[in-house]
Order: sequence, then C-alpha cells, then structure tokens
Amino acid sequence: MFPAPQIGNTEMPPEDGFTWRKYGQKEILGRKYPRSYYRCTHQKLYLCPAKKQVQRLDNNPNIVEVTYRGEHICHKSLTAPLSYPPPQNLLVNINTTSTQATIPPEAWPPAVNLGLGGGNGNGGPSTSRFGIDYPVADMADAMFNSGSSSGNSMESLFHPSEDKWEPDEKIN
DNA sequence: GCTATTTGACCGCC
DNA sequence: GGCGGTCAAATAGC
Repeated sequence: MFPAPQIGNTEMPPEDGFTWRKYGQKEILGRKYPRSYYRCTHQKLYLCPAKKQVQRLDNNPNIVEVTYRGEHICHKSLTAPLSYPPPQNLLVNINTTSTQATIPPEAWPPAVNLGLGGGNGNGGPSTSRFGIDYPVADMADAMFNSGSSSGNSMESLFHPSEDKWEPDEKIN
C-alpha cells in the first residue's frame, strides 16, 4: 500500500519505475472507491503483459492498494529500456498489500527481482526476500503518521533523487 | 497529429 | 444474473 499523492484534483498512482497507461476503472462491490486498471505503456512495443490495479482503501483514501499482475518483459527486450530505479516501491507494495494473498509467491513477477541481484525469490513475503532489507515498517509508519496530512513524507518514501526512469526507447 | 485518459459497453467466470 | 476485467470510442492535453 502507498500513500496516494494528490496533485490538485487529480490523483497519482505511486511511481514505481515503470510507466503505466490507464485502461479502465470500475466500481467494486463493497468498496467505496473505484478500482483503476493500468497496463504497461510498452505493452504494444514489447508485448509487455504487466498490469496493475490501484484500489483506494475504504477507511483511508490516502492509502492505495496496488496489485501487480503479470511481469514486465519490456525491460528484458534487447530494444527495451534496460535501466530503471530499483523497484523499492514495488517491493514495499508486495510486502504490504493484502492482495498479495491472491498471488502465489512463485507466480510473483520476476520483474521485482531485477536489479537487486536477488534470485532468491522463492521465499515467502519478507522484507529480505530480495536479499535487501528495507525498513518497510518504518515506511509504513511514516505513511500512516503523516500520509494524510503532509505530502513531505512522500519525499522520504519516494526519494526525489530517484530519478524518474526515462524510457530509452530510441536506442539505435 | 499523437498519445493518454475517461467511460460506457462488452465478455468470461462463478 | 452479478461481478470483475478489458475493450474501444470519444475526448482532452501536449
């Protein structure tokens, strides 16, 4: 789960190093807020099947629940962008979202392992399943403590220095 | 003009 | 038949 940054009247799904294109939104039974559906922007270029669903929590609209489906193959393609920030955000999501139960660990997208030299992705959900320990609890704590009142926490969670990945699609 | 977003309609599964 | 997920036309922004 992530704090849901808001800019003006619009909302932004958490940046996770990939570029997503929204393709649908649905009211979900029992949920106060609609679920948004995103797919990888490079789906057409690289037939990347990666998708994600963004669902706001009923009791805390400032927190979004992000579910990843499929894996990114766009960065595996020879012609695809090869560099992007470490999926720290993705990692946190996987370890915290309640929807992880719907995704068997062995089916988790290998994409989350990339760049981290993990390879030990067979363990259960843990903060170190990629070989790197992240202060998930601290981040979550920061989220819940300040997520609803301050946008500054976002900078501590999603470092500005984490340069936005620029798709280098025009490599030739 | 191209690309992304919105949104109603459609489809498959339970 | 209801629900979740996806499609595709219309629209907006750059």
